Amino acid sequence: MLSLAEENYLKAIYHLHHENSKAVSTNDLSSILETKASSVTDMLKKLADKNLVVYKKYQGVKLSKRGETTALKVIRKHRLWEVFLVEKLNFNWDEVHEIAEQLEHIQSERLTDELDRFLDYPKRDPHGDPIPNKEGQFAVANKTMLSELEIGESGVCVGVRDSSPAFLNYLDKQAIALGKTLIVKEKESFDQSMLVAYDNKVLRLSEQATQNLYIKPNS
Amino acid sequence: MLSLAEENYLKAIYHLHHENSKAVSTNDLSSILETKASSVTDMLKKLADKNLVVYKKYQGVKLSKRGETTALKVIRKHRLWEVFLVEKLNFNWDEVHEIAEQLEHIQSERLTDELDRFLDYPKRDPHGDPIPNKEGQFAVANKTMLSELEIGESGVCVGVRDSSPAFLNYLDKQAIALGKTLIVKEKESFDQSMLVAYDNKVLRLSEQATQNLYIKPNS
DNA sequence: GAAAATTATTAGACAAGTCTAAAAATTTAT
DNA sequence: ATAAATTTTTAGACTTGTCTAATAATTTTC
Repeated sequence: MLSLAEENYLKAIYHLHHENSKAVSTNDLSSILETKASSVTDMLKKLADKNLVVYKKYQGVKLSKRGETTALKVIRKHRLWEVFLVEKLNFNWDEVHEIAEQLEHIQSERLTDELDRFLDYPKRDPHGDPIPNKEGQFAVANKTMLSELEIGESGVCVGVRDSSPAFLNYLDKQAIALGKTLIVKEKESFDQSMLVAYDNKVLRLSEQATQNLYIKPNS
Repeated sequence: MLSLAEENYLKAIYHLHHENSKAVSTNDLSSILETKASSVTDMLKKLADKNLVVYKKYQGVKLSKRGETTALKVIRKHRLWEVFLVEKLNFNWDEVHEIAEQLEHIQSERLTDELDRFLDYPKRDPHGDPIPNKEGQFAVANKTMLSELEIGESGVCVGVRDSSPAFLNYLDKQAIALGKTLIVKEKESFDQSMLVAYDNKVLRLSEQATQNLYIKPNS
C-alpha cells in the first residue's frame, strides 16, 4: 500500500507527462509538489525500487505501467469526489480541489465504485476533465484551446486547462460555464486577445484566458 | 492543525473516558491504539504541551475542554460518514467502520456541514450512536443493556455496544436490527443467557450478546 | 569546444511517530 | 509493610519524508 506522498508523486508525474509528453524533470516535480529537488530525487529512487517509475539519474522519470495504473486510480477518485462535492454538496467548481486532494487518498475500491454508481457513472468532472473508469480507461475529448479558433468559428466550452480558483472565479463572473457556445468575433494581433460572443453578450478575453479554455469546435 | 495520530489519540481517550469515567491509563490506550505503552507516553506529553489533555505522570490522562471539542468533531465526522456509506452507498452496518476511520480525518468544516445537510441532519449513526451537532452537543438516549431487562419486560433495539463486524453479522443472521422490539421470555441463571421473542420468533441469546445490545425499555 | 549557467544528485541532518530495553513508580499480595 | 508483580516512563534507536549545503552532470553560450 502506498503512502500519501508516494501517491502524490505518481499523480504529479502523470500530469506533467501528459502535458509535454516527455520524461519529467526533477525540477518540474519539485515546483509542482512544492518540495526541494533533493527530496524529489530521494522519492524517485524509492518509487523506482518499487517499480512504479522508470528513473535514470539525470534523465528524468516516467511512470511504469504499474505506476500509471496507480496514478489513474487516484485521479479517478479525485474527479469522482469533485463531482460529488458539486452535485450533491452544493460546492462551486472553484471550491472542490483542496478537499478532493484529501479524499482521493481514501483506500477502498468498493467505496470508489459505489460512489461512481451513486453519481450515475459521470464521464467528466466539474472542470470537464475525463473520469477514468474502473479499468483506468477514459474517452479523450475532441477539443482545442479557444485561442486556436479563427474569426467566425464557434464551439462549446468543454473544459479548463487552468483550474485555479482565480480563473474559475473569473469565468463565473463572466457567466462563462461548461456547455456554453462561444463564437469568435475578432482576434487582436497586438495582444492575442479575442472578442467572443455568447448568450447575448460580446466580451473581450485575454490571451491568458483563451489559452486556458477548452472548446469543442462546431465541426 | 492536528495530525492524524493526534486525532486518533484524542478520540481513543474520549471513548475510554466515557466507558469507565475515570482517568485513562497508558496501557488501555496502547491496547486500543495497537501501539506500545512507551509510544503512548510520548504522545501524551505532546498533547499535554498543546493543552489538549490533562496528563500527570503515572496518573493517567483526560481530555481538556479543547481536547474534548476536537474529539467530538472527529466523532461527528466519523458517524456522519457512516450514515452516508449505509444510506447512500449501499454499505452494510458491519462494513463502514474502517472507511469511516479514514474519512473522519478529512479537514473541511464546510464539507462536514454540507454532508450533515445532505443526510438531513441524522441524529444517530447506523449503530445507534448519537451524532454530535456542529456545537458538539448530542442527545443521550434513555437505554439499558438487554441483559438488564427482567422476564416479561420488552423494549426496542436502539444500539450496540460492541460494533465489531463479528457481532453485527451475528445480529444480521438472527434478523435483529435497530428498531425491532424484543420481549424477554426467560433468563437462565446458569449462564445468564436469555430467551427473547421478536417478529414471530423466539431465540436464545448468550450473555455476551445481551450485554452488547442496547434497549430502550417500554416504560 | 571550453567556460558559464543550469539542473540534478549526494551527504548529512531533522521532526514525527514509532519501537525495544532498562529503569522507576505504583499497586497487589503476603 | 515489605516483596513481588504490574504499570509507566525514560533513553536511545529506526523509518519516512523532508531540508540545506556541497558536489556532479548536463546544457547553454560565446
